[in-house]
Amino acid sequence: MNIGEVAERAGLPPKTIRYYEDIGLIRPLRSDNGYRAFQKNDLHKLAFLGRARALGFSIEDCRTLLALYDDSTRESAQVKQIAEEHLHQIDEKIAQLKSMRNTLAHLVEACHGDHRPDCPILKDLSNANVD
Amino acid sequence: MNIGEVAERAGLPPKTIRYYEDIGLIRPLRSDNGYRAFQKNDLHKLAFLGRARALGFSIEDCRTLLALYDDSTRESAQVKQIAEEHLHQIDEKIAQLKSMRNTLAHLVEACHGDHRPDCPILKDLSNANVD
DNA sequence: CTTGACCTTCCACCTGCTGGAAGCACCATT
DNA sequence: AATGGTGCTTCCAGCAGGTGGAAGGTCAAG
Repeated sequence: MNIGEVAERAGLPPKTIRYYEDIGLIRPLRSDNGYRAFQKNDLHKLAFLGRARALGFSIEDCRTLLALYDDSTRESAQVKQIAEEHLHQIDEKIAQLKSMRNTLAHLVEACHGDHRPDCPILKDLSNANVD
Repeated sequence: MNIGEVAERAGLPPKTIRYYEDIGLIRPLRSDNGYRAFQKNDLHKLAFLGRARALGFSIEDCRTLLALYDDSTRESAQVKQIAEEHLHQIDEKIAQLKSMRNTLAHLVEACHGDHRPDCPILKDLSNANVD
């Protein structure tokens, strides 16, 4: 398989696939013409990467997960730990965004949003304790 | 005021302040010795930027907000629109993270996390429709 | 035999900073 | 006046995780 077909099937842009090779996540063979010659295994790994990235795992997490995926003697505890840590990070991120959202929603509500210059949003933003 | 004091009072690292000058968000005067000479107004703008960034506004949004902040003839509707769009983006981000969280939480729950290699997390990640 | 789609590499750019090196400026001691 | 320590300056590089584009080789169809 050439990169175009693999990209199509894995649902990743060719550029991203080349990048993943660059950083050593995959190591596709090469044909005589210099084209990357992807095997089924590469395709599976790329799809795996696509799913893991869609779940927000970092590239380094993906690297580890892929190594575990390849290792038939792995312990599921290792995988679970990575996933749990990531879950925790997602929770933190959600909490942070919710807090932003709250503040911002109040400000938006308080702003009439008309032709007048008076604006509680700007007022709040400039009201930092700085003097 | 020198950059150190301003950094302290605005709650931003000196590096960040130099960067903000670099990209044209602020234009502090210079003393004869070449040091940046911050006025009260610069300090207020930096604090404003700090608050806006903490609410997740992009640098480009901040640029626009700062221009509106400076413009006494602004219409609050302009500010409100930016804030509403940003709010919307936050909501989307939260929804996306919640969806990730859901999927991941199910997977983590399903994984025994012991010394055996059998792992529903890896299984799910590799189960993309690819053939 | 040419056209167009596909592939290759390489380099730059994106966001929003952050770290570090090399070199002045300033202030307080000695 | 010299010295030492801190603070300031600029510039260059790098982080994540790609994306865009240029310059050029390859392949299959007409």
